[in-house]
Amino acid sequence: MAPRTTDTKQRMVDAAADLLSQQGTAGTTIDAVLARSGAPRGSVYHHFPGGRNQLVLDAVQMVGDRISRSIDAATGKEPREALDDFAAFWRRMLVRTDYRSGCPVVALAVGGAEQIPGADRLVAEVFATWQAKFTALLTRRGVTPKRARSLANLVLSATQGAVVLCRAERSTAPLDHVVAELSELLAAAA
Amino acid sequence: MAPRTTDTKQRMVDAAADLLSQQGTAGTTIDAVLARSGAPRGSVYHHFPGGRNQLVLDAVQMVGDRISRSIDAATGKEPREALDDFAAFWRRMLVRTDYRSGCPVVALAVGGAEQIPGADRLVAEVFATWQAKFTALLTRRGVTPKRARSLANLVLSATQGAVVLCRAERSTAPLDHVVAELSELLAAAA
DNA sequence: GTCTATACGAAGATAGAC
DNA sequence: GTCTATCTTCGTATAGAC
Repeated sequence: MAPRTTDTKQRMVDAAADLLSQQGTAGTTIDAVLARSGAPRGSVYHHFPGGRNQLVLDAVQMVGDRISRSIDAATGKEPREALDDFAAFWRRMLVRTDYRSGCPVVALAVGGAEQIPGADRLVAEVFATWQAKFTALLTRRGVTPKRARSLANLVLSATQGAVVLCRAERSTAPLDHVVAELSELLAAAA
Repeated sequence: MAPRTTDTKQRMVDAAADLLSQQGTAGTTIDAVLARSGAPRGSVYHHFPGGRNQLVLDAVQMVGDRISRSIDAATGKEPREALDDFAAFWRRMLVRTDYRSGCPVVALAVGGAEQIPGADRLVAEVFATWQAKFTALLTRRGVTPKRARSLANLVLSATQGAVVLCRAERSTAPLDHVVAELSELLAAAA
């Protein structure tokens, strides 16, 4: 029988990811994670010997993996379907939180990464993985590697930038329009 | 004769902008601003009655205005020249700081805006102004308003997202490639 | 306009009981 | 595995002298 510990730990990581998305690294305090997850204070250094830093890194890693699996699920399909899924993930998050959330990886990258050992490496790794998976989808459809990399870079840049704009504008319009533009580009390239 | 105050105040705003770009909102502490600007501690609440919050908002406003003037300077020229200038501004910042800086408006948007009254409004205003100016450049070249807005939105989203990726990757490649892709799109549209 | 000193609160981390 | 108490550090803000 699965120990309750696993649930508690997972709830804490989930809470950290939410906080990171919503309030950035600085807002992802231990107290806030406890309040949101309902986990007991005594669990912090039990499940996360690395303390708050580990909590933050684990949360980013989890979201990174989740998105990676989502892109993998589009293997064999049209690249634009992967783009749609990717955008849909962020659109749902934006709407669900009334435009108060964004990408936790971006949040860590632009705020506080230098304070957390290993954060730069993790952020770079997650972005590189996402981009590599998009690139692979494109080369599978006959796009040259060079062009595929450039397009994947554009897809990642534009969607992530759009999520920031959506938040500011309190609307999904920036993301919707970006996806429309990118879809045409992807269709033309493949 | 201009009082020395003006210099001190400007240096403090500059320092705040640098800190925001580099360490995000949380890292933009009063102590850090003082250390970086060399301003005397007694000046803080003299020049900024609103304290740290005002310092942060003033810094974002200043960068917003600077970029706005840069886009205005391209009036009458090709839209891609405005894009080049825009990208060059961020590229210089990235290289000058060894990829430790990014857009301070993005930094405020994704980290800590909810803690600072008026921050959301200012962020939305700055982004909207930038996008409106790009849109105007495009309509001036005969692009339909609807298409111009979509392209301006893509330009803004992609460049801002690319700056984040540049930082993570410690390279200007993401921004360079995005600019190349966008340049073609702008040329084709105009 | 600028200085020092200080009040106040928030947050990370640890110790030691249960 | 979980709890409480506490240490320490840091950051904002204010008071009052110069």
